[in-house]
Amino acid sequence: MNLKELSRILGLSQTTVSRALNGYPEVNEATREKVLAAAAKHHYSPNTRAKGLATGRANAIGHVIPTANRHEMVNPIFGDFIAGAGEVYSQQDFEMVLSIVEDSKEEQVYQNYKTRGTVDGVVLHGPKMNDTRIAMLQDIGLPFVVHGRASGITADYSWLDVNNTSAFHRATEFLTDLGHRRIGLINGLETMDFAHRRRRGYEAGLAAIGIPIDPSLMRQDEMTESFGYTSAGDMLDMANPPTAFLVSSIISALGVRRALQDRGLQMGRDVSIVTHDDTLSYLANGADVPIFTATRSSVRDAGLIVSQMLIAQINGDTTGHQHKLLEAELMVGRSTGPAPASAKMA
Amino acid sequence: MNLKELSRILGLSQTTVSRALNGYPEVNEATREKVLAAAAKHHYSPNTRAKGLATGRANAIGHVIPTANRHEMVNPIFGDFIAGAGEVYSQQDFEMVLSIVEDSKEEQVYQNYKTRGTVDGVVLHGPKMNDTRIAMLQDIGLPFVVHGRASGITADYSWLDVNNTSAFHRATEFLTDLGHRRIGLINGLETMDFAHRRRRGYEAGLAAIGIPIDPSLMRQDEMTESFGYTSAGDMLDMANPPTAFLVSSIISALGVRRALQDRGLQMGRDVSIVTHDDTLSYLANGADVPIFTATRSSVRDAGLIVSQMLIAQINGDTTGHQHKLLEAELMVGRSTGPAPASAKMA
DNA sequence: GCAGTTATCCAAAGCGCTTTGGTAGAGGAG
DNA sequence: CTCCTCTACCAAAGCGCTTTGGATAACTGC
Repeated sequence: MNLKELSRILGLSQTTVSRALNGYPEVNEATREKVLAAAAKHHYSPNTRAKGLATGRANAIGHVIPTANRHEMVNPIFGDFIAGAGEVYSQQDFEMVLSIVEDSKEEQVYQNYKTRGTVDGVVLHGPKMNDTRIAMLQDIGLPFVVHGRASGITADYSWLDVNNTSAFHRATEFLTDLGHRRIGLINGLETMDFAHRRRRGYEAGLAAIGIPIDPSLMRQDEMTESFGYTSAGDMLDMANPPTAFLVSSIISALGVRRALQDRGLQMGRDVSIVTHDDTLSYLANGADVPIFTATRSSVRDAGLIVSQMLIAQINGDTTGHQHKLLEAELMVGRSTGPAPASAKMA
Repeated sequence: MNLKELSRILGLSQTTVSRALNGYPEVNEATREKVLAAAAKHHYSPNTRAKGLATGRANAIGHVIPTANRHEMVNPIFGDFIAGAGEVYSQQDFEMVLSIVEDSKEEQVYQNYKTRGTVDGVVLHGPKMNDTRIAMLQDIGLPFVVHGRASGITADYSWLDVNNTSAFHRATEFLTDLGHRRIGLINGLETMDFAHRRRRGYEAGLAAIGIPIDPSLMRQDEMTESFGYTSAGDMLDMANPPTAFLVSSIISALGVRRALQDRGLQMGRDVSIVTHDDTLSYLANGADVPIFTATRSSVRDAGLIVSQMLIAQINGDTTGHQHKLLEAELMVGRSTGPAPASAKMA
């Protein structure tokens, strides 16, 4: 069933039928109803490609997921992000197109998006420091919103970010208030902007009470469970081990917990853990009382908001660039407690 | 830059340029090279929608992700699945379109895919027993491949599945060989086909050595960490607790481990755990020696194969339906050991 | 009763591509 | 030299939609 057939059945021109379906005023209400009824009856829905060709719009939004080049990993927060975005898209009748692509080919994908008209805009994921993709997208002329920010980029652009610096500053402060003086940082790759900011927050928190920064207490890598396990293990086996860990992902925090367990250490008593919690649906941080003390921010909500920002931009409902900074909540759970006396004396 | 401009620049007709680019034989090799060079130089890439309109193909494949109606969860295995599929798509120049949608609207999405011509085919995720979507897709006439199978459906269709029954049968046998007699099953929702099959495997394993089935040792739900935690905890607090658990997901297994830890029980000594491991990239089951003894099967590989099957089907490279059954490997890790003597006597 | 609105509708062009149905010219066969 | 066959190209139709630029008829006010 296409427009032609439908209009023949109705005995109307394609023009009128098209206008009736798209809510234009120059069509009689009675005929509009007839048209809508017929469309529903025959399961008519306009061909996306033809509509796109005629209007010059794709009604689609692209997400380019760079596979971490070393291993083919898809960031687990991504699932929840697109769950949020997907809800908005289905309401607004946008399609979500996903390109999983190795870093080196990312530019090509954006270029193709533009010249082939595949999408009307893109969400930029995982911004790095001085991220070159931002200038590239501006160059190409493809509307975009960044999930995160890119330190070092002076140009203005739309973004939504969590206040990572203040969150980790606050978390560090929380631990030092409990008497912890040696705090391990288990961070994401610090080429990633969010990880860089978290480290700055951590360092600022230490500096605030005059604790020198000890590079041997800082690790960064892809935030897997096993990264949390091995890096926490390494630090715990040092001569002067940390009494607390600040972890960038609940997944790595699970690994840290395992490292404690292996050594017969009790979480929250012998060693404290504070983690960032993206509120992943399958890894809820406990029910009422959080398992981990955490800086919490919903990545699902981020997906929701980012997609709305982007659609507004595409529709021209907005002027200039939009910025949104979300604050992470500090949730006190059962993974933190006062620094052990033995450690304090040391 | 479009075909018209490009052909004007080259002083050729659109026909010839189009043919040159698409590798048709009726064009001189010398001119073909000129065309290719010019296309590269001007970053020409054909408009997807126009091409689609002309050819009647979308060069796109749809993935409908039903959000578990109760909570807005996106199955965490999904990320790795699409990582595999995405690799194939980018090689074959297909687009991946994703629709996140609540169960009740799923039919509408497929119908729209068809009438709007959004995609050439779909991957069906998370098949349930007697899944009605299969008949629906056949009805609509949209090519599809199922990731999993649907018990109770007699019609033939293409699928790729893991041999869940034999995997869990084997895992159960492994535990009974170790002397375990009370084995808790922490399963996914048994409306899901895979969970149903796993239970059958578990039951067959018990039946094989004459152990009666005890419904109080079986739980099913969305496979979150906290589900593993609470259901394992419940069973451990019973008068006659299990000495081993068979778990359907490594995420829930993490919860089970936490439940053991809370009770001062040591995994692999006091209580054994066998889990299914989808080899999620961010939750690797240990490095060399697996943390959990597991039935292992890569969901990333599944994504790779399913997408290839579907593309072959769309391209007409295949006749009839394709089926592929993968066997899960049993990896022995550190989470299993002989049933404790005390339990044996009980 | 007549020019000027207004409310409804329509024919046809155009979006950028592929493909059908050609044509012109070079080369080969007789 | 003529006829035929290829080779290499092209003009134009068509994919299914939106939108421009009317057209027609009913209605208005004087």
